[in-house]
Amino acid sequence: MPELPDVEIARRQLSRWLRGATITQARSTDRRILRPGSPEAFATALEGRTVRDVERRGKWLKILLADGTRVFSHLGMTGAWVERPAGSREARSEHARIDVERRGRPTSVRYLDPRRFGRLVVGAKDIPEWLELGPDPLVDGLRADTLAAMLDRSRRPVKVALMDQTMLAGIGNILAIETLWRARIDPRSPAGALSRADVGALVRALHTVLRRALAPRARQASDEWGGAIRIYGRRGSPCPRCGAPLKRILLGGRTTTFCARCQRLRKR
DNA sequence: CTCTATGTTTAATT
DNA sequence: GAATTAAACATAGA
Repeated sequence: MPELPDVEIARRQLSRWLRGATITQARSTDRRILRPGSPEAFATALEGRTVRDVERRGKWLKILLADGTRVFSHLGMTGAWVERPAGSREARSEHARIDVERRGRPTSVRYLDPRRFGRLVVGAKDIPEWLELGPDPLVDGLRADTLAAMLDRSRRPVKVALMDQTMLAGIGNILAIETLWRARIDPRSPAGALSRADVGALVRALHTVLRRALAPRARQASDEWGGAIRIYGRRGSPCPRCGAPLKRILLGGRTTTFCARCQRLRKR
């Protein structure tokens, strides 16, 4: 589920459910999810408070309460926020519950996460993980010269650099794979070897993937990201652009799909 | 049974 | 210091 587009959708939903609502009861007991934190601190920090806003940077969500308290949520690999009728029974993989009342109507917002790689952090100020994020392509915007300045100083493979959250926030494995495919750049190319035109193509490709992944029509389909995913997970299938069989390699410990024919390797 | 997975952190190694 | 690699976390699905 969760890369930038998924987390952005989660933010919009949380905002709809929580903005302006008052928290009547909050529960979370899992010490893996609450990292750092405690069930007691979670409940006391939230209960009775009003939700002012829900923000996102990269793959992190920030629920801002009226008194300045922040609830940070990272979805890990399998985390998801859902709305349930007030009083619904607890699901098996449910690890947090925020019961609220909004315009007199009660509802319940639940955090589900079977693998429990996700996190919830409550605090009075922003956490380092949030502060250390690089620019978010949607929140902060992204220009080719900004990205070029960051990539220029690195010799790592461009895909690894793109996925570095302190360099650019929100790019996960799928986004990196799809963006590089659209920009026709071999993911192994050293980041610093890209030309200015390459970086321009990368920025345009990234925005294209993001726009398509967030298109309302794409979101209505059961298929996540709509038609934005063209080559991820399709090793062996013909490249949708040139027909050559898609290759799979390991880069930075992550499986990487790419087309060895039309994604050219940059060298310096 | 085996293999793989949209993420991050840590340790060990080059 | 920079960069790479492997492993760990925990569970579900193919």
